[in-house]
Amino acid sequence: MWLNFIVNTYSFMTEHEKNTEQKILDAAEDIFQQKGMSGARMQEIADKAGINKALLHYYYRTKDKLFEKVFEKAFKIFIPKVTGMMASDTPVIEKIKFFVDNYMDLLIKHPFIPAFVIGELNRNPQILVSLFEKNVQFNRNDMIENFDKQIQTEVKAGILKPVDARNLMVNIVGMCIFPIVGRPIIQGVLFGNNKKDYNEFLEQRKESIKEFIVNSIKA
Amino acid sequence: MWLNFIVNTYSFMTEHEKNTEQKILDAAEDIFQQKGMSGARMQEIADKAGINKALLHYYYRTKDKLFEKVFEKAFKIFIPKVTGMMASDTPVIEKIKFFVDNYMDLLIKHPFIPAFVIGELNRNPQILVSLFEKNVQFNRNDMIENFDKQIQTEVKAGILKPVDARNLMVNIVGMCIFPIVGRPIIQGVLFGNNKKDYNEFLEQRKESIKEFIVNSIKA
DNA sequence: TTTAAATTTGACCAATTGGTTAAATCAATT
DNA sequence: AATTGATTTAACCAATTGGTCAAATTTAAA
Repeated sequence: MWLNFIVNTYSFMTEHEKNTEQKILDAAEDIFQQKGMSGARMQEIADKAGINKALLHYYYRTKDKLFEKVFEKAFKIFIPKVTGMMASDTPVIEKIKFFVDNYMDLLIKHPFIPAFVIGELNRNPQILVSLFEKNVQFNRNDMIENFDKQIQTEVKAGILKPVDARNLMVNIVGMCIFPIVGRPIIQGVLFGNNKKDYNEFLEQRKESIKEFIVNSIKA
Repeated sequence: MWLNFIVNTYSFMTEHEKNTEQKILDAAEDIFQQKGMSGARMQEIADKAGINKALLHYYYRTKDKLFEKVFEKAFKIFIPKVTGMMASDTPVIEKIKFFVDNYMDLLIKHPFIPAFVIGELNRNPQILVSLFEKNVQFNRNDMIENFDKQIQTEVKAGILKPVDARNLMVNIVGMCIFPIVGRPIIQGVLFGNNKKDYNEFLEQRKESIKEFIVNSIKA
């Protein structure tokens, strides 16, 4: 339907329409995540979706508009939804354990997203601006400040060693993401390119990371 | 000189030749690292080098050949040279501290290399094969095994908690690399996009990472 | 100064790329 | 069955892209 340039997905769409649009989006996800914005070809996306190239432009006017949709979806997956969890009064260590398990599962399920998002953002950090504006949920300042406060409380309570919240967060996320984005290198250098071994490594890492963190910050 | 397709840099080159070739390589580095293989344009590289586009092809026949040179150089920087250090009998914790300091300095000096290398390797892991063959120094198996042995020795000696070498290595490198490749996001979310603050954060992280690791693995 | 080889350039080319258009087909309403 | 609007297609286009080539210029040796 010709209004897709403006609107998204509405209930009065026929099943048929939904399928075509979704087929395009699925194909575009695959191609963009694999080859990036500049490496992706509209023709290849059309082929993968099993449709005509003109139909691509019928639904998503330009490559940029299609890319925007794909990137935003990937970005939302990449930036974990932790607001609810952070707001609770669970102890810091429990929060971290919960996060590591869930984020690692997420990354293992979407292994191409981190390198894709990171790559595109490094090429064009400008993308972030519009995303920040669009997703109001990114008033993460409060969340971060609260997390920091909780940490300092537990530090004073003698539960944790003195820790800086932001360094801790970067440590945690870094340890989760690196084995995903660095997979070709790590798998090659440390695992003789054995895919199965590496998958086991990724699974086992959840426990390893949690233990590593707890050992480090527990008082 | 027309033999550059085959050879590299020789002493009988005139200063002039060296400069042209180097100017091209410098420009190619900039553009490729910023825009990736598929996003880079030969014309843009030529412009940045201040030369004719045909001259680019005179020196480096094809885009692929030029890219290969640039990527190999970046990869060598990205993969830290640790063989010498690892061979010594310095205690594990000292080795780690030394590594973190040096690798962080390296990454801060070449901030675009990690995302570039990671991105290209995810798009085309095949590149690694030729690199592995070329650089014999990548008989890292021994090095890794030795490092593992040293760790287990120190574990038995009661110096370290029980640690798995490969998990430890991925943890360390991940904590170093993530604040570099994830800079746009982290700087945006955690530092209100304040560049100066983030630079300070990166500097301070060296100590933070080392402390975090030592706290975790020291018995 | 001549000469020969190396370097640099402008003009050009074929292939690819994102995007358009008009016509054809399909689906639903009357 | 006719009409209307939405969907799909084949053919096409202008711009861009990596790459070539013959001629011009520079450099170094004889």
